[in-house]
Amino acid sequence: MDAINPELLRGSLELMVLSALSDGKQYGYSIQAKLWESSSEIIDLKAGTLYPILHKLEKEGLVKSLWENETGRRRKWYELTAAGRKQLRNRADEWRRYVDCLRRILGPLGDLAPQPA
Amino acid sequence: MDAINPELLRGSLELMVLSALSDGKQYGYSIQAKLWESSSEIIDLKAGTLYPILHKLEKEGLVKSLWENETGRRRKWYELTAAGRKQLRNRADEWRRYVDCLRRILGPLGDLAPQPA
DNA sequence: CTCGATACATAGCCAGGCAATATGTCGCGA
DNA sequence: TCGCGACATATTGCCTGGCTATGTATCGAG
Repeated sequence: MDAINPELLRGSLELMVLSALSDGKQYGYSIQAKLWESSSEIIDLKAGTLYPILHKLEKEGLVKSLWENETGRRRKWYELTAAGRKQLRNRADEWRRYVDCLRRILGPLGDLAPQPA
Repeated sequence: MDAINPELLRGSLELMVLSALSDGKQYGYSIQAKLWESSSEIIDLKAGTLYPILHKLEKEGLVKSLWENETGRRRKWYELTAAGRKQLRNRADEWRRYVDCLRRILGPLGDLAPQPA
């Protein structure tokens, strides 16, 4: 599957990360893997993109984190807060409005099936 | 209708402009108006955003322009080139792939109707 | 005659995403 | 046992696109 222009992804990455946390806690690396799989190998979120997003979301109180130090391999688990769950719903709404908006603008082009060749 | 986070719009503005030119030539100001109307008053493309986009598209050979100097009021008409039409199709395809991709990631959240309050 | 809409253009700022780099653990195969 | 690749997190600095602000000029209405 072809990659999507990164410029297009911009602005929706936070939504993806929030969404990846919607059914339970995850740590950074597992979020990358989850998005990679759930997007059918399209979204390859780089570490240099993911971790700053996670830190930002935590600073905004949308996620909370907990270090797992038991084993030598340290993991930082992230979990949605109540505010985070609300944000997720709001941003998903916004996303749908955005899609509707583009569909209206594109007209027939918005409905066409991708053309081979 | 609420505005959409500009960060989310990023990357799709060129597609919108190309789309606005899909059924005939337009000049800058009329493109703004067309997008404003076809988006149900959501997309308010600023001049400082639109003109640079138009210049970029022209430099890339996706649109060609023609000055109308007849009257004192000068207008610069823009028209899609063959390459531009092709790009429009490609980018509309890419947009659809993007939407599908997020639908998969969001799961049920991608289908829900926007909730009041 | 002034104000707001029409019409185009550009300089400069801001923020997000990415590449590169850094650090360290762990398990496997040579 | 040594090294390599996967696992795991973090930060710096660059690039780019969109927005704000500003500038110029025409035109019709009041």
